[in-house]
Formats: sequence, structure tokens, C-alpha cells
Amino acid sequence: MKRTQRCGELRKEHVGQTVTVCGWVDTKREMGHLVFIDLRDIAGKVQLAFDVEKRPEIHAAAKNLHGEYVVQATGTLRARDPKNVNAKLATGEIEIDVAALEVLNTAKTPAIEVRDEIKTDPEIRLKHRFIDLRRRPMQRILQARAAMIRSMRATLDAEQFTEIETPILYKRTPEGARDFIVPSRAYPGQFYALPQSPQLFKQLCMVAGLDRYYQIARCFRDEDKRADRQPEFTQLDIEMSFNDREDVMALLEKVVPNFVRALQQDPTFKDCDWPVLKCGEVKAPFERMTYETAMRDYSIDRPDLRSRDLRLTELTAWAKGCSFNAFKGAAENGLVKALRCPGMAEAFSRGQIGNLERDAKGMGASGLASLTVGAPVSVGATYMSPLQGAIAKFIPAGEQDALVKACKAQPGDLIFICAHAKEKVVHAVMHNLRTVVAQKLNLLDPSKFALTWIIDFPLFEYKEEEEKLYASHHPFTLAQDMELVRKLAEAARKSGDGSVISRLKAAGFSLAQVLGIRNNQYDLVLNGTEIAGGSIRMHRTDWQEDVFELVGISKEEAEKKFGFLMNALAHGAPPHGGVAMGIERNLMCYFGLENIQEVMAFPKSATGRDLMIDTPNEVEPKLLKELGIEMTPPK
RNA sequence: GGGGGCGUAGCUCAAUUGGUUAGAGUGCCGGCCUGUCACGCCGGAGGUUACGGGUUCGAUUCCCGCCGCCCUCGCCA
Repeated sequence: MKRTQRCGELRKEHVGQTVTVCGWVDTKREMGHLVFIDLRDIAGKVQLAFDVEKRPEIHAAAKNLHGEYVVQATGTLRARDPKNVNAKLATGEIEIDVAALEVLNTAKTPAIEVRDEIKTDPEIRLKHRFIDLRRRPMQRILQARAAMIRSMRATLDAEQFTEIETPILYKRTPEGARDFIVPSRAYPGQFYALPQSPQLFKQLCMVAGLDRYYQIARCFRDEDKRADRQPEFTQLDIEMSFNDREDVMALLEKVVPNFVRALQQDPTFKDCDWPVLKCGEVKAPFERMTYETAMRDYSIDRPDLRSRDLRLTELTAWAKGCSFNAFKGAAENGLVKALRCPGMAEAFSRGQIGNLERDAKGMGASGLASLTVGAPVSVGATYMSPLQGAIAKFIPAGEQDALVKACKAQPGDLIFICAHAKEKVVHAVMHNLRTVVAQKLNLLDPSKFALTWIIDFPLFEYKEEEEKLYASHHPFTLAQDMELVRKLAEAARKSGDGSVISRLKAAGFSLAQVLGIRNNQYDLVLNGTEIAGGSIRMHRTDWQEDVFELVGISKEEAEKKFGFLMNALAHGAPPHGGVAMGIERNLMCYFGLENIQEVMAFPKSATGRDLMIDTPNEVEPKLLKELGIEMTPPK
């Protein structure tokens, strides 16, 4: 045995014991006849004391130690004199009077200082990741990640789930994200693909009668990276049988509070400064909000409800009768929305308003109207309109009053209005604006956790340009009204030509009716981040065929792409559904971090390179030949 | 694929309009110091200014290219 305790575990209660510790030399303080070494391991630091008069050879050996040397030290644990206690250190009341010292390894000077706070360039940190991970904040994050996953497993095991591994060598799926592909040696010219998620396999597990599946699943997507995206990431992947959406939601309402509690109660993290440690108990059941409400009030399907009272107002009806032509025109077949900013008439400078307008234009808007609300007054017989701003003069007093009333605005408020023929543009602008205003109002406290389910999503999305319906989640999601889907599919099959929509219209169905169908999807949203999402699936092939019909996936195409799933569904698939939760995205929220690299042990750069091991890289021509792959010459 | 920012000592950053020996803090190495704990004091080493080209008497500085990192739009559930 090389050690009796870990450095950071030693306390007053061990005083008098002979202890052996191992760790890295953190700092050395030489005082002539005295040398102090702080020895560090994952549990913390402890002070080693060396006195030349007591043991000259050991003292001399201590003088030869350098930073990051790996050392084993044995000695008597003694209490420090009260005047020498270091209150900043958990081990500050004690030190080791070292009697034996062994250098287990020397160390080169690291590129990164092993300290809690560093400002080092991310490139350097990634190149020397094994040093970066020696730092306490990084070790705590990785420990917390493990604690979270441990808790997830415990919860699911208690609910009779079976952890099942699904293949990493998978098959290319033309839908969704770009696949990473892996050449096959046995079949030159043929390829595996890495899974974007285990979606189809988990459904096959249900068909197999495995009843309840989960996996801490690695997922791969070959898309361009972002601050919150990596080419490989981890999901808690869950699927269950004979359930409806309530069962899945109830399950996550156990999983999430359990792991939050696990993090909050773990003494390992008591010194950490994480939002998750300050957010209090996560109470179940979680709030629920329909997609319709979310879009109406917040213009986004993942609203940040820390600013729940900052709601948007739809003004389309008002704008249709508006004298200001820009609003009126947009309202004809588009959307007009307003954001009332309470008491913020003076909150933004001219320049800031200008920036907001510029951002709105960047999202496709033709402009962003801003109006401040004054007190309505009558001067003699003339009624003075309450609004001020560049466009106020185009809106008569009566219309202004109606606007103020619709927004429930008060004197001193600021009102932003965005109008556009494309709903998507208005939603993007207003969501962005709401975020800015909420920030300005200090509503986005990172230690406040606002959790909500978003439910009742539309089954279909309609792309006008293509005259095509798309599955808004994925095409395996069960509709709430399969009866109507059946009728639609039948109608679409009968009347021969034209787009699906024109055929449905010919059969007497309206677009609103089609888009009004809700599905069985549920997303879990935390402070504006989607931290989990899932759905109940269609377990019957005839239902599945109906939806394929409506989204324009032909029989041949369905057979080619999803044949094995369809075949499996035809062999007695039980009703089933599940959910997936992004581990990294969750951790980022809980730790208040902006970059996904901070919550992974060995992340890749934003261009998908591993800077430490330097990959991707070339392989030998011989290997390529074996795989039947020929390179085009580089340009 | 598009846009923006960045690249100078191990690390974090300076360097005037383009100007002669590229500096500081920290780390590192050595010395001194008996209670330090981000110890203190003294001394020292350390640079292909990412890389390649161009303009110029002269380039860290200006121009072009290229590589890398970060952010973002597209893309991505």
C-alpha cells in the first residue's frame, strides 16, 4: 500500500498517527532551515514540514523537490501551533512532520500552472489536457459528472430498467445530421456509420420485449461545432413499453430531482461555486406549458421562464386596422408582436436601440419599432396621444390607446414592435429581444432554476415554398389524434395528383386542421435550454405508413430507409416511447458554464480536432488500399 | 461554406506614425532566509513576434497567402 489517506482527507482527528500520503508537489516554500511543501491530490492539499535540525538528509531531499514532482511522504501528523493555522485550507490545522520521503517521479515544468483560476488560451489547455485536468475545478466537474450519471443509473435501476449497449458501428441514415462513416475492410467500398443517437435500436429493444431500456449513450454528429456542441457527446437514452407520455414525464421527474439532490448533498462539492448548489430543491411535478402558449407568450419553444412575466403580445388583429402601412401590410398574412418592457422608457440609449434594430434586420426583419409610453393628457379639446417614438406620428391617438391597452402598458414603459410577413422572422426577433430585455432587468439569475415541460407540439410543420409537410419532431412520433391522421392519409391516397396539401384541400380538409394535430412529444426546458426531449412512438405499421404518406415518404423510400424498423413494428411491437437527455448540456446549466469543452474530459476543438493526440490524421496508403479507398490528390 | 476576433518569452499581456538592444508580471533555474502557506529578498536564463511571401533603407506594426484557436450565421434535435 502506497498511502494511508489522501492528502486532502487529513484532519485534526488524525493527529498523532503515522501517515503516508502520495501526491504532486504543489508549492515549495524554503525558509532556510525550514522547508514547507504543499502536497496535492484529488482530495486536496496537505502541508509537509521539513526541519534541517531534526532530519538533515530529509530536509536536503525536500530542497531538491520541484513543482509537479510525484512524491510519497511518511511522517507523524501533528497539530499546528494556533498562530500557524491556515484558515483558508481544509487541512490548515495540521501538517505532516516528514520522516521519509520518496520521489516517485520527476516532472517537466508544465505549460499550464496547476491553479484554480487561470486565463490560459483554450488551445493550450486542450493541448495539455492532462495538466489542465489536474486543476481542482476541472476535477470537481468530472467528479460531478460521474455523480450525476451514478444517480441516473441508481434511479433507473430502481425503476426496473435494463442498461443495454447498442452498436457504435451503425448504418448511415440519410435523415438528420451528417454521419461519420467508417470504412469496412471485409466489404471494400462499403461503410458503417457512427450513430447520431441509438433511436432505432432502442425501439427495437422494445419490440424485443426488453420492456425498459436505458443507456449512457455516446452520439456522433458530423456537423460544424458551436460553443455547446461537440462531434461526440453523451445522452441518457431511455425507452419504455406500455406507457404513455405521463409515464415518461413522471420518470424524469424522479431522475432530475434525484441527481440534483445527489450533487447538492455530496460533500465533495461543498466548496464549489455552482448554480446547481444554490438553486434549492427541484420540485416535482414540473410545470407544463403547451407549445402554443410558449410560442404565443415567448416566441420560442424553449422559453426561459426566469423571466416568465415578460410576455409578448400579439398585435396582428390591431395591426390589420393600423394606419401605419408597414404594420398593416405585414399583418395581412404575417405576424405582428410587441414586447412591453416595464419602466424601461429610459433604459436603452439611442445607440443600444440602434443595435437592437440592426440585430433584428440581421434576422430578416425590415425594422424594429420602439415606442415609449407617456401619460395620456388632454390639452384643451385636443387629446394628446400617449406614445413617443419615430413612428408614433403615423399612428392616430385612438389606435395608440388600443395598442397601449393591448400591451397592458403603463406610463414609463417601452414597447418594441416587430411586424413581418414571415412568422419565423418575428419569432426570432422577439425571442432575441426578450432575452436582451430580461438580461437588462437582471431576471436571468443563474442560480434560479426554471424547469418546464413543453408539450402538445404540432405533428406537422408546413413548408410553404415546397408545399410540403414535415414531421416536426421525427416521423415516428405518435399523433394525439391518429384517427384524423388516418382520414387524412386515406384522402391523400385517393385523390391522385398535386401536392399532399392540395389533395387534402380537394378532399375538404384545411391546412389549419392538418397543422392543428398535436403529437406526443415532450421537451424538458431549463432556463431556456432544452435539456431533454422525447416522444411516444407509433408502434403500428399502418399508422407509420399513414404519416409517411402525409410527409411524402414513398413506400420504396420508407422500405429503403426504415425497412428494418417497419418490419420490426410488424412483428408485435408494443406501445412504447422514451426520452433522451443531453448530459453535457445539463452540466453546463448546472455549473453555469458557456462552453461544452469545460464539462468533458477530452473534448475536441471547435474544428473537430483533438489537439493533444492530434487527430484526425492520415493513415498508411497500404491501409487505404486494403479498404478500397483512393485519395484524390490535395489541391 | 460565409462573417468576426485572436496568434509576441513556459503562461498572461505590453511595445507611440513603420525606427534601431522586443519589455512587464508570473512561472522556471540558482543563491540567501527557522513558521511559511500566492512566503520574502537577490541574481540568472528564456524570443524564428504561428508559418510563408510581399512593400520598405528598415516590419511585431502595412499588404497577400496559409495554419491554428475562439465566437457566430448556415448546418445540426
